[in-house]
Amino acid sequence: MIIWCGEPTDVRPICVTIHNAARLTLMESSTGSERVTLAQVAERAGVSVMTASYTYNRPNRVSDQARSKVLAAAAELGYPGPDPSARSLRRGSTRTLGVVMGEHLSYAFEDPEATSFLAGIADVCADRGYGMTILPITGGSADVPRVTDAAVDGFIVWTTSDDDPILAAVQAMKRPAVVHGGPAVNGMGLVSIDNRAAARAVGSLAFAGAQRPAVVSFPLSRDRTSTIEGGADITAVRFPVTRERLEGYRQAAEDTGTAWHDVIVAVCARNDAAEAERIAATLLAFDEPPDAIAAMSDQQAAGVVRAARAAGRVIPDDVAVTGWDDAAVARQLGLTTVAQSLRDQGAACALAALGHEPNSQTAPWSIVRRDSTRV
Amino acid sequence: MIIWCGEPTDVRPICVTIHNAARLTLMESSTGSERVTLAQVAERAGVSVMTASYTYNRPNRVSDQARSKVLAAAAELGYPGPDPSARSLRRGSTRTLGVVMGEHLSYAFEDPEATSFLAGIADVCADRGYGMTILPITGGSADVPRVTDAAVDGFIVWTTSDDDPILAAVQAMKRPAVVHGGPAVNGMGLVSIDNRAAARAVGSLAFAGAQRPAVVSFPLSRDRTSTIEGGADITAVRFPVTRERLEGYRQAAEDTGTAWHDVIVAVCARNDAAEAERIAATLLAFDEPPDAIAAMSDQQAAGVVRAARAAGRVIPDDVAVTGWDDAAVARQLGLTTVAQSLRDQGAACALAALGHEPNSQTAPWSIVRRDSTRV
DNA sequence: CTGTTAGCGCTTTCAT
DNA sequence: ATGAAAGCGCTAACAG
Repeated sequence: MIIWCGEPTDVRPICVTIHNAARLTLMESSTGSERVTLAQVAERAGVSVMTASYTYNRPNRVSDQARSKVLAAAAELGYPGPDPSARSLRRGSTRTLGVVMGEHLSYAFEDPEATSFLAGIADVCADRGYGMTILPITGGSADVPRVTDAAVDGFIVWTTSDDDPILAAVQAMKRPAVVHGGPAVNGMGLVSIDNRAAARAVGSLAFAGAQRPAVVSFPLSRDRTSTIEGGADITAVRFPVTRERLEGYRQAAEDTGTAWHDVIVAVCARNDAAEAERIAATLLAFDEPPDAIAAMSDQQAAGVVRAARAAGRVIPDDVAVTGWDDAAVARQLGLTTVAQSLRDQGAACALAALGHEPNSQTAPWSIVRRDSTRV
Repeated sequence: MIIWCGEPTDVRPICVTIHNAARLTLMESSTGSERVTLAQVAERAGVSVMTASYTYNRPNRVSDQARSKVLAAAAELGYPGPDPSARSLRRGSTRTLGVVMGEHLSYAFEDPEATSFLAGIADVCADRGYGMTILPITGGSADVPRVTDAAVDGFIVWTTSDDDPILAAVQAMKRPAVVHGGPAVNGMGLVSIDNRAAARAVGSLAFAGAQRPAVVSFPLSRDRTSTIEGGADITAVRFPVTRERLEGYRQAAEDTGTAWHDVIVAVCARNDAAEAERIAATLLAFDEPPDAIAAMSDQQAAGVVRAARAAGRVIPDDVAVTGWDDAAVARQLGLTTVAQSLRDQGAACALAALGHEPNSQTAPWSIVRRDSTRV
């Protein structure tokens, strides 16, 4: 019964044996009886439909006797309780919030900051007895109908590009809606930190004493092209959060005496340590390699740190590195970074989406200064 | 504008400055007009309600002329499209799957394996045009109504205890339902690996050549008591996945000549590296410390590794360590572990919950043998 | 405390 | 290609 194969060599998987083939078992079909209605329960209990309804919705408005008759009838009939769809229609409310999580499907669940954000929404939903519906977005044309068909009382949209068609679809639903990060959309709330100010602040630490500052950036547009260039046309950037951060880095660079077009901007297609490591390795192999790299996430910064170590550089002396978010990895690596609570921002979005008046909120941020910068 | 404070000392945060107080801005109230209905659109377009309905549902059954009249009227009136709740009621389907994510609220979003599982569900939902509703569970009495009120076509339940009241609530909904991991519930599907066999297999590696094997375990019951004891009353364990794994470890211990009551079982309240590290440190400080520790997750195993290093032990010579899940951290640390695809299992659950006949499936697993075990 | 009436907004018949 | 009728299952509003 001992199962293994191959020989140990290094820390990578040496061999994986599929031990158990997937196996399918059909079970008995679910109780195929027709859907039981409240009217049937009422009839069986010998009361009116309203008495049955009150039994579920306002139990104290009903006599003990009537209530137990209704409950008994419901049990006999196997009544699953009032149908949620019918209830939603009648009440005009679904007690559910919709969350649109960005243009790539698995993004919501792969990015630790995105999951913190979701946890913040879940906190509020659990507290208020709401469900939360994740609207999986793929970037395809089926995304809009998915938003349109969602039976929710309000929407929360994870940061996206100015030109994302999902925004118009959400807006057209005429329900309370909040965007996290950006863009600002007429009639929707906006919950965000001041990305420009935060980028300027952390960039000032990253670029202090540096001759050749660089930025490792999120994508500039929805096509997610990966590029390396001196400067970047900031006004053409379609993701407002990225645009604001680049603007902040630009100011920080100019504050420390470097013109923006001399700042190397390395654009990654995804927020991913591995890609950041590759692109940072490329930068560090230049004849005149950067001596300061400001990344847009701690994940990216972790990749940069690995690339720097692999290239034999000392942090921060040879190259300063900064991250963003103050994730666990930032603490582990001693990264100077921007701290913000995505969880709190998720909660703020949920509260705003629950209210009838969409509201906007500027969230707090701070700089956490550690050992990865010269100052 | 440069924001920081304090002085760098080590890799932990030295100071966090709240730069920006949270600020609230109320925006203009959303277009307060009454909800526009399909009937109003039809009237304005000068057609019947059905023509308007067909325009949205079967566009080819409607003449171009009628369709454009309807669309024009809808635009003028600001009609958001057919109301999802009304549609669900009439159609008898919500095109949404409900996911019950365990008794602790943030669990779903903090555990990387849980998020993989969710990503697998999201894959299927996106593909089939379904939404997914997360039902946040707190462990309180409000959980059952939340399940009861969920407007979903089917349920997926993340592994829980035999006595979790949520199971009866889901069962009572009489919709297709699948449990991941366990327990097996009459009328619901079950998607799981053979935890007992996998535990026996990985336990055989962990305990090979060991004199004093130990297990770092998930909680045994919903009260999540943290304990350390020789052996454990396996039959009393309320979480079937944990029970099966303990049973497998018991077999592995007996296979290598150790009686179960001589196996130290350290029960953690949560699946958490920090708690595992603390409890492992306690174990390793014993007069006769364990020389093999099998954990129930890679997270826990990572904590064990840290504790072992802190205690100056060499892995695997002084103490062998195994994990579970083959997460990224297992590769980093060179952990022998059980590999399974939570993502695939999530997808399997979603497919089962979409079908009318609940089905069960035994998922594949394998052992990944690395350097943390003696064999 | 209980019941009657009305209708939430939509789409499935079935006719024309 | 279009329309009339019927009703999905429930609950707000109002009697009694």
